Amino acid sequence: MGKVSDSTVSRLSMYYRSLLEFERKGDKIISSKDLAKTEELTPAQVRKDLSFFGSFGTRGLGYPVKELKERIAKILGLNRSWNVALVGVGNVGSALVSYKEFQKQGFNIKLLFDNDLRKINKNHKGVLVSDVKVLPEKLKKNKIEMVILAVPARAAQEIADLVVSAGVKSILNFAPVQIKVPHDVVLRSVNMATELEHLSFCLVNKDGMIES
Amino acid sequence: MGKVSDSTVSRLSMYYRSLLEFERKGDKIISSKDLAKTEELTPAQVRKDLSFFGSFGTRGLGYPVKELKERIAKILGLNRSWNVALVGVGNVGSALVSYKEFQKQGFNIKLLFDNDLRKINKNHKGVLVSDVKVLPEKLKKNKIEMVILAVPARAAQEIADLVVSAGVKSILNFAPVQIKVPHDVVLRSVNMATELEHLSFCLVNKDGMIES
DNA sequence: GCATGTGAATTCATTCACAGCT
DNA sequence: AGCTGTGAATGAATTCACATGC
Repeated sequence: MGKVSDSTVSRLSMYYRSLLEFERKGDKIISSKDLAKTEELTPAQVRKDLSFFGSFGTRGLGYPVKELKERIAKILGLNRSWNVALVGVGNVGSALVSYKEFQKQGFNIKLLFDNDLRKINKNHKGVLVSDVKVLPEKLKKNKIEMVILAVPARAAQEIADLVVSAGVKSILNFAPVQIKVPHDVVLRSVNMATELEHLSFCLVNKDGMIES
Repeated sequence: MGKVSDSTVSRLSMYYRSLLEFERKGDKIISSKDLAKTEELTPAQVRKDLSFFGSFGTRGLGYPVKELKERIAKILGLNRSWNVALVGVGNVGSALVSYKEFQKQGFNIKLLFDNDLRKINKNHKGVLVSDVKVLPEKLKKNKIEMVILAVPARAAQEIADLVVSAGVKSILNFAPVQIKVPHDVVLRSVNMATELEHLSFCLVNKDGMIES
């Protein structure tokens, strides 16, 4: 496969969700126009995105909902389950543990870590919280493939380094700081404060800003 | 001001955070190279981003940390406070209420809403939870400027419509669904499941994918 | 006729490279 | 000399438009 942009991958997730909805409604066949409409994109964008991965439709007809859904699931790696660990059982971490969408998509949070003695060795929503000191060995032993960081900004880089040292190749970071990882490790960051700042920017500068 | 891209705005938030850190360390003057390094960008990118808003530096020298920080704060609307309401006091909503970064940046969560009778009219971390039925009137009365949606996917569009009907012009959506708003309302979405899907995509397709 | 799949055209974002100021 | 600020050049993403096949 060639190079595929981040935005294309994000849109695949959107298509996947739309397809679940179309399937639930009982639609068998949809067009790139239908898919585009629910996500406010152009039909050409949808077709181009899909074309990077193959041709899934029938000219003159459209795309078979069930099959396209399965193809995208496979492309996104949703046709299997993933072993996930979460570090930082605070407010955000705790919310993520019970976030239904994760389980639904096969992201199983198998391990929890914290450095707070009051939390360590206790059960949190059915999962044992371990000391962050034993993080590398536990990640290896449990074949963890993804780690979610929900720790304070000041601790994020240090823990990311530990995670990388354990051989984990993908990290989802919720700490409001830019962390650095080697170039064979995939890192995505969610910065909630940044998103609110974006809103306030738009309110303060409401002119040329009509949302693109 | 001309058109400024979403990515430029997001990077301004990053610069702002870096500047706080430089200031904390006692640096008085920094160059575009310094700023670029902490965020893994090119110096030209930093200068170009800033140039959309004016010229804040001195040729041959660099940028004054304190002043640049203040200028960016003003551009992002962080030199004031904002009245925010949050709808959906579940796991995610609850985490957001106690998210320190928000208060720090002047985003004050003044009102909470839910539709669960067990939560309504009770205090949640110091804020009263109101019935979502009285949402429009309360948003107006309290001059709410931003609304955070942390409700289930199926309820998101309906509540967004209510929020819009109350005249609120900006929404931060945490529901894992694409919602639609009129074109004078700013909408940002955080989809945590999508981010994990992006990671699994990269793991499944690790070849042309070395993170850009 | 109708909707896909895809090169070509266009628009948008990033990087280059250098003139201008300290 | 050093670093900003910015047009010009490059590169990336989106949209167009049409040939292709049902």
